[in-house]
Amino acid sequence: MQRSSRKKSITIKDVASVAGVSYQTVSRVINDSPNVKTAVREKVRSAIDELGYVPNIAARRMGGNRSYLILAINDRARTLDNWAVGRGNDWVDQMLYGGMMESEDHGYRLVFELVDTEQPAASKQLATAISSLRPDGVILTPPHSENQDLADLLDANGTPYARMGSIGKTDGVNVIMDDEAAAFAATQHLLKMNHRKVAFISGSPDYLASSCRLDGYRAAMKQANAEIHPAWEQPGDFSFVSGAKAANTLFTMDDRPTAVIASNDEMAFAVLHEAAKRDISVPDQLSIISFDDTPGVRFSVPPLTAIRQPIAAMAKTAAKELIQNGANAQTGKEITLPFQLIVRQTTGPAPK
Amino acid sequence: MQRSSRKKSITIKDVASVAGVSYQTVSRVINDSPNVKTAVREKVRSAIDELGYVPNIAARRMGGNRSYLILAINDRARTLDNWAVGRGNDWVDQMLYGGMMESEDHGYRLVFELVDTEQPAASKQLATAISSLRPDGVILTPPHSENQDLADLLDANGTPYARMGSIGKTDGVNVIMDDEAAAFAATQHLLKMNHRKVAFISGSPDYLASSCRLDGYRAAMKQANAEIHPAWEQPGDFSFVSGAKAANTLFTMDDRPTAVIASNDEMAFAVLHEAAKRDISVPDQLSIISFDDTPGVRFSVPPLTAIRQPIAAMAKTAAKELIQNGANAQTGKEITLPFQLIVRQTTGPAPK
DNA sequence: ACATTGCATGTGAACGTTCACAACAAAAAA
DNA sequence: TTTTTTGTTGTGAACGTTCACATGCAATGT
Repeated sequence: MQRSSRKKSITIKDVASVAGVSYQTVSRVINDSPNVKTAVREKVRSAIDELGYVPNIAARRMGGNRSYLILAINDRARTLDNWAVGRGNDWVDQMLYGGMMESEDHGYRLVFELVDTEQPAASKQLATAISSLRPDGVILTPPHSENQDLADLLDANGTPYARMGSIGKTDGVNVIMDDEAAAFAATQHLLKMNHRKVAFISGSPDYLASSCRLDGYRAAMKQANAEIHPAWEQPGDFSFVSGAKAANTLFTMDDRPTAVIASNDEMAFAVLHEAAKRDISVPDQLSIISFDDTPGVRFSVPPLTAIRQPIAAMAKTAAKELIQNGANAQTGKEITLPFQLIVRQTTGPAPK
Repeated sequence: MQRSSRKKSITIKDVASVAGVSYQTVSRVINDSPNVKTAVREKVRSAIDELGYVPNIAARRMGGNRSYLILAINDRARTLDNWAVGRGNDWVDQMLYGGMMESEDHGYRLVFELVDTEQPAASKQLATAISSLRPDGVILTPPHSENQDLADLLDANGTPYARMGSIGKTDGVNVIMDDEAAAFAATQHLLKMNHRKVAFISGSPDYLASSCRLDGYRAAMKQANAEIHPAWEQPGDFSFVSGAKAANTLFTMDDRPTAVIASNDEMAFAVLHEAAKRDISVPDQLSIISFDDTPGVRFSVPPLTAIRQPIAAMAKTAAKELIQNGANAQTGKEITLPFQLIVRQTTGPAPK
């Protein structure tokens, strides 16, 4: 007798009886097991189509040791903050895009979870999520990707993980962008247009990417034999105010730079803002390049030339690694994805 | 003997033996069943804390008839398109925000799925998703919310559903914004600033909201005894070009309107653009109000005054209804949420 | 005092799948 | 041919939970 409160669903056994084989054979077909005769496989396949059978993900998790779930962790406070003010959340969007597409291709599902950044809350929340979900892999995004406690927790639990944007790690899979090369390319782009006085506004020293970008800038300047005036390297912390302060310092110098590279969009906006205040025309008298290329940059006046992080591709790669290699390849593998320099209207030839 | 390939996890039986009760009693505590003595409940609770036990969602789904999952369906093509070009996806962001927050509060999880808009692909994809996931409820967003086949499918399956932004439905739960009242308020805002010549650019007639907005505009004009010049009601289809065309028509009239309401941001941008081309200063000579308030509007020059759809609140409400009322209350219930008129810098007093 | 109700707890089965292993057939090797 | 290996199919158990029902015991009503 059917339990009244349950909805009945099409099961593997229904398929088996229609196809005239055992349920285990159906399971083999679903899982692309090699040891099934072609004729039998076809018979099962058509029974599946006929019934519209779809395997139940919860039961698969229960029976086997895979959940067909990839868990992606994002910074709770920052994400909610962005959402709450009606700002979009570029990182989340791009991550979902890449992660979902790749997961889907492999019959997996991406589950998206917000986790606080403070310890021990972060560890506790992650532990709860993996106990509840038992995902086959976890994607850690900044700043969680820099939290070794979380990685250790996942190690102890035996759950594979991939980090996005963290360099120099010796555990897990790490998908990164070459920040140094990107900064090098941005600087070179300016040098090629005869800029010699190129300034650089750094990001927060808490992020490894900040120093990489600075290194790339220095390397490009050195290669071109361009002298770096000490004051051209301005500190910043990714905030608008820090960008404005840096721009202010740069613009009041006797020998004003003709180009500025800002380590993120927010600070580039500030530079643009300060330039407008002083009637410094962009790009005629000043070129600006920013990092990140968040959606807002296309709306600035003029639209910003920017280095675009391949966030979607990074998420896609992270998901792919977790799905394909799973518990293996936990070697601290580092995969570098190419950046893009998107030339818009804040860069032009150096003024004479 | 433990199966070697399986990770062992803390189960309800572990908790039961620590607490010295049966596993069913633990289950009762987890599910807040009333018939448990307070002393026993406390004992179980502390055992749960001690072990760090978290119920496994897959097993809960298997044992019971709830999956603790809410499925949110979005338009695949549009979402991917937005993501692919690096535009954000305001609707998705806001929906995730509201939906996730509410789900989380109830121990549920929001799963986000992209579905094509064409039939029969849409039905097939939805059927696959619900077979695989067996969610306790489905949130349908535009344009899926207007696809009755999907609602019928869910009805047949016995899965509760909530629509966002669809009016006049007699089935499911429907969470909406009062588009007519919003247009009324927008119009009134202009009338109060002595505008009499207020034009209105409609949205695509495929969307019910379009006609509601037009009705609201007309009602406000009528109430203020403001005459509507026939050409002030311009047709549009939510696209930039349709907005530009409408603006062009309006601006070449002998008796040019002093204010324009555009049925979405995209068309409002077009109006702004056309006005700039003709050196019509905003808001001195022309006021503009748009609908939707997507993140880009704050970057327009000047920033647009806009009607903001409460998407996050709508998603939150939809999730809440599904979680709390579930299979009941499938009456075609309609819940209206308040809109917001966000006054920025494209509206001002009518020119003398 | 006895039957009746309601509350608190426990036991066995079920959910839909995969795993482990058994069984058998067919092909290859001896 | 006989033995061994390899490939194909089937059976029983397990996963971690909730459901249905049974049981015991206290409180209530007569």
